[in-house]
Amino acid sequence: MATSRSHRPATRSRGIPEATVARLPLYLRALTTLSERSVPTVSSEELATAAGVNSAKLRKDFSYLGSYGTRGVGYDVEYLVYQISRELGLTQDWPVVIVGIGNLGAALANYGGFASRGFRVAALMDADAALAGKLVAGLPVRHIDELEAIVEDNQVSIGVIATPAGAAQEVCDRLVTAGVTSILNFAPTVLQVPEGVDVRKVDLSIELQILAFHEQRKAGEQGQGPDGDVPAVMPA
Amino acid sequence: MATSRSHRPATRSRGIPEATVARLPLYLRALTTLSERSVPTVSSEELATAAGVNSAKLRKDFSYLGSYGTRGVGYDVEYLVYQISRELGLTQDWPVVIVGIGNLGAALANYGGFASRGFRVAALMDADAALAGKLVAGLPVRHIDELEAIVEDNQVSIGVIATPAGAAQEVCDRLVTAGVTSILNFAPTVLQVPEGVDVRKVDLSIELQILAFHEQRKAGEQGQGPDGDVPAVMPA
DNA sequence: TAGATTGTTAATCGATTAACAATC
DNA sequence: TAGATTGTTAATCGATTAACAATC
Repeated sequence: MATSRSHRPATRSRGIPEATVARLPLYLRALTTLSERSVPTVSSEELATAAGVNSAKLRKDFSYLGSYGTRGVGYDVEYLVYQISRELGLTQDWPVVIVGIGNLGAALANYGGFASRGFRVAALMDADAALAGKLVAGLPVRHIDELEAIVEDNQVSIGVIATPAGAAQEVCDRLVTAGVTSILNFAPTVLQVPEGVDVRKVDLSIELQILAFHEQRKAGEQGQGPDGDVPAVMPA
Repeated sequence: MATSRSHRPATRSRGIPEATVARLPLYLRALTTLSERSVPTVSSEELATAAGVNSAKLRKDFSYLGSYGTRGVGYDVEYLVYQISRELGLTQDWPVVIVGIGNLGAALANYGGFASRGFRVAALMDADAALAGKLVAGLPVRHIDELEAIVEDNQVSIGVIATPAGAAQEVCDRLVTAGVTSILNFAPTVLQVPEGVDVRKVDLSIELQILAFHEQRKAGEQGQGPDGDVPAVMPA
């Protein structure tokens, strides 16, 4: 949701809208499931249902990639998997580092979805020296002192921050200085980054708060009703 | 991002746009930080910077809530904290259950952001009987068999699913049947839910794929350049 | 009063959707 | 050929932004 993409007129690298880019992984997942079931072709209607969108939107999205379907028939599953993967850049190898190996960092390290999609965990790092050498998801945790060397040696361009909020900005700065240009941030902080660096944020608390907002509305509908609108008084 | 809100014309429960609702937690976090520093008032410009948005957007967002600022002065921090909390429904208690206590579930249970905002973890549940009784974040893990009883006894309306993809839909069905009407889903699956149930999805793999897309563009800009456009041939 | 800053307007932009001509 | 389904158009809708009048 919060992506800083200041290096470009945004939303149309090569003409593909951000909203479309954000849905390509959904299509890809649905297609991968079909592929595993050896389904040869799929219609926009079927695929849209599987991905949880409507078919008009899906066809519009695909139209930005090219004309990969066949009228009257649908889309070739394997061909589309390849085209979307290529478009997303998943046909190449992306070494990532995960910084902060608490429960969350460990969960990320163990997450199967990483490896299966061209993302390779190059290293796990933590500031806690006591953790160094410990195996997590089969990889030894390394001390944060090694950050710069690891990023450079492995040509890491994507960093995942799973540290406490207080450490996030410093880790971010070090990653960026070492050459990382994309950051996935799980710490509940707004990160400041220079131009050309992308930050995406995953915030558990924010998602819950949005749910609470809607939940509150549901309760209001059924029973007690909203308790008045804007108060007329101002703060003291 | 993927929310099904079929019980309403969406995007304007009481007139507040979805995009605005999604930003209220950001403002709230920035305001909480200011509050802790005992800052009495803040301008839209300062607060916007802290939240990572521009000030025009912030003022527009706040205008949906009411006129809580003072021209020439700014916003009273405490007052605004209260108003946004109230709007989001955080002035009440929200019991939540977390289902699936692997690394991710444990990370969620330990996440401080929950408790601090009216969210109370009513129970941790897992299908693995061997885990039952084990303490995680000070709470005993309970067996999934108890799901219905726990949801009913605690009046839980928000459920968090941190199970493997294969188990997610069944857990979701059971939660919904037991009375849960909002679900935060960490499993990489599209959940089917009846009308009136909200689902929000957090997907680690999707966020990484979006980063990879932009990362690929950056590489293309500097060096090798995009390798031709839409191919002229169709699948075999 | 003069300076500062909000709240709102209006223009612009991007995303969604229905409908259907093109075409397999 | 007849039926099915894509790819695209055009209308609509929602979100963003700059600018500024209102007003503290």
